[in-house]
Amino acid sequence: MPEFLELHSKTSKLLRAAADAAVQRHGLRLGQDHLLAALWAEDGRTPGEIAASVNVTTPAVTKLATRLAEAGWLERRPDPRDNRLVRLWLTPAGRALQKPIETERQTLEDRVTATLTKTERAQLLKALTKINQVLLDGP
Amino acid sequence: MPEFLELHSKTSKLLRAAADAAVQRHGLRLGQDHLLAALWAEDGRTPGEIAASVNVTTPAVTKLATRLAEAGWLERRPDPRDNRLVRLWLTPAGRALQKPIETERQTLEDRVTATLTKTERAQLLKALTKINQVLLDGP
DNA sequence: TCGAGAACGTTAACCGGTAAATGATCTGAT
DNA sequence: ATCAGATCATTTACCGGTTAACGTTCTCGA
Repeated sequence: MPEFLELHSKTSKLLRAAADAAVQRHGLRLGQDHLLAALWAEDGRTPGEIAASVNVTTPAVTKLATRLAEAGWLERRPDPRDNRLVRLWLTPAGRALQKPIETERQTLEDRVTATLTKTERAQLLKALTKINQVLLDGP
Repeated sequence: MPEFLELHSKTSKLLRAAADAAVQRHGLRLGQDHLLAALWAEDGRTPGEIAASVNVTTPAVTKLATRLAEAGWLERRPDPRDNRLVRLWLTPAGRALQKPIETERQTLEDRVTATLTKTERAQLLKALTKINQVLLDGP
């Protein structure tokens, strides 16, 4: 397997495991924090809007929403004007998770980039941005 | 979300989608190619051995193996000495996939790193390696 | 020799993700 | 005013991954 792809996927896996562990300390599972983050940024959006903002399909959001609702972190409420729409609202408990989770993620970010110099870190971000761009531009 | 984690996970997603598309052109699904790659490197190993070499759990391998066997790319054969063991062997069809899939992956690697200079590419690999190491060393 | 414990692969239940099918509601042209 | 088509969220069925439970087979000490 090519060098970069191999290394990147290995890193992904480790990063995913680390993020999962961090988030589980607060009763969340990986992926759920992304949905919550979208709601911390802006409450009361529809599953479709949130899916688009998180780059995930709508069914993924509705399933996560169901679990987060069961856990008491958000609630579904119908849109008053358009009955097709559902709007997701944080509960106080869901809102209270913001700081701990953000701290957790920042700690992880700091830990994994700790052995990089400022320059290395900047170069890494630049390179990943370039790669991202190539992929977004399509084949 | 912190800068690097955000960027890395976005890249992962795009890379995953691109790799999936590439591999699907040959009738495979993402993940199956890793198992096959392990077999191209060395045939006749057990699910447990392969799982360890690919950094995946054993059940993941047995499920993949079932699907790949149904598709005719590998077969399960019992170990002649130890009846607890199963050994996975490539069929000619499975072996024939090696070159096309490897070409596909190399093409993707070349494409995504095309906009990087040699130096940038080397720095990227170095940085990712460092991050990998931090994660392997554990919390 | 034989039986308890270790070492296997598999199965089951779950999770996050996807695509495709479903069903309800809105919209706009006629 | 109506109805065909668009637009939603949800359900279903699948996939790769995980952990935990299960059943079979070896191994090795008493």
